[in-house]
Amino acid sequence: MIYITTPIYYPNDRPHLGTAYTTVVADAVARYWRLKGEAVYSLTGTDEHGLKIVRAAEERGMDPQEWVDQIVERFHETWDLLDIASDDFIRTTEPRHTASVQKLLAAIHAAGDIYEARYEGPYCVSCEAYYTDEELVDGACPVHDRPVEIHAEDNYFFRLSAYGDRLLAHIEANPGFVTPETRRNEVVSFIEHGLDDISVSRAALSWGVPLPWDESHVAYVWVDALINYISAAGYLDDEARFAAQWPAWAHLVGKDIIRFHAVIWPAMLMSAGLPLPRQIATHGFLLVGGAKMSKSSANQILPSDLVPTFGPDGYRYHFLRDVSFGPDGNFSWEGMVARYNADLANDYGNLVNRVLNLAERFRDGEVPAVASEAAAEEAALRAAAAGALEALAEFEEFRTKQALEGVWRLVRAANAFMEATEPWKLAKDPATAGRLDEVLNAALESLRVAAVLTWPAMPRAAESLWSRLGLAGSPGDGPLAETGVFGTFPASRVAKGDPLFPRIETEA
RNA sequence: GGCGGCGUAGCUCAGAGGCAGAGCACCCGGCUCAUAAUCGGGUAGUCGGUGGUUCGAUUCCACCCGCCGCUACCA
Repeated sequence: MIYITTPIYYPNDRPHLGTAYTTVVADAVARYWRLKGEAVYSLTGTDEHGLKIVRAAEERGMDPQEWVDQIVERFHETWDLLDIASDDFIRTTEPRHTASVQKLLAAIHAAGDIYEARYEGPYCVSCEAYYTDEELVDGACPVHDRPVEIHAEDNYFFRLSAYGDRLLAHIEANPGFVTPETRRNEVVSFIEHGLDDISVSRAALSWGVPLPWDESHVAYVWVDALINYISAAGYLDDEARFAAQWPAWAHLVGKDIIRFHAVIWPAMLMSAGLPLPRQIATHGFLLVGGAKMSKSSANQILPSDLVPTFGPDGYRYHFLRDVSFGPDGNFSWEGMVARYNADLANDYGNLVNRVLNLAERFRDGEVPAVASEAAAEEAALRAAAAGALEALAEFEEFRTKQALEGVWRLVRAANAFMEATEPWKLAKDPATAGRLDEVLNAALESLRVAAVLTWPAMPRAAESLWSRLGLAGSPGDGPLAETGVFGTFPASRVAKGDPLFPRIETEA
């Protein structure tokens, strides 16, 4: 089974472009696998414990559960807006998760990897949080600019230090475990510098999962959060499903949370005797005007700012086509408009429009299922379709840009096919009626294949095109190895409809 | 400081030891079914700098310049 996850997001804010990026990529890749006919389980969710949640709830005079119940709706709304079709949405406050956390921590405890010790360090009373010496500004809290106190509390620690060699061995034996390579280098370097044990509990906090062996402590939020990946896979009480679903095919994460996923999480799994995820796939940040987008700065953009103009498909296409998964990417309104108009309005949408228009005008929407095996023009189209189908496999490596570039080879070839065969001229001469049927059939067939191949990236537009083509079912039904192959367009009744991607006019 | 990465056409980027690539933008031409669309052709780069290895380097190595990431508990 292809089990693919996004991080679970911390619901202290609405999802912005960065969180949406991870989720869109995960959804497109999951759809790709479904299209291929694979069993897929895609997961996203929210991370609802921790001090910040308690704080945010207090500010609003709510209890934490009430607050997260409310804000989690923002996430559902956003994912609905972007046509994210996750199989599951996990919340860390759900019983299926909290019990799973206790089960895993009990296993680690039983393995002898937990011990109690005193944690001591600079502590800001206002923040209710510890800092490291490096974080302090002139010995004061960086947030409140107030003197810190040396505080100590008894915590439970996890023997992370015992797993350095095994982690390095695993990374060496599985070069694709952390991608891209530059991130793997960082992880290796970090481990080689030596791992310290980490505290996995908090005694002062009650908003969390109680430790099974000492209910006066709750699990540290990060430890709590990571376990979601197995909670959703049936770790707690569904052995058959867990065996089929775990280990995950890929955890998609932003570069800021690699360490948790590539070091701490695997070590926890090793301790509990569970297999490790196949891959930690790391992406960069989206930069706006060259600067990182953050919650605090004014450059934050939300999906809901863009979808009214570009639609869910224009949104998804832009980020999948223009952002490389590994490195940081840039976002600009101008770039997004340019990409939309060039690829979606001009190349793809206009192709759909011109072909369906010809079919309606000259054949009343009913083109016979006749194809030419001999014509050179069709041979070129067929070759382009085969290349596009092949390129779609780039989704398996998260190379969404390359996958879509490949699909556009078919779109361009179909436009060129129209120029080469000139069906509007064939229609003027009754003697070429047979050739017109063949040409229109091939043109429609190229649209059918394009609908299939664009479905992972743009499901809504693909399904709309599918119904205009008079086809039953969905372009996502697959299997790709059959539906993605260029053949003869079946007899059906096609209807032109409104432009699929209306051009966005920029104001001068 | 240590480790790692990046710097390629006006823009966004791909590439790889052997005559520099794509898309966009721009210019010229064709077509008119189509969303001022599309098709064909073209202009355009001392591949950050300097040295070195090599028959040959943009690609490998060294150093330099510029930018960036990591160097532990922010979920």
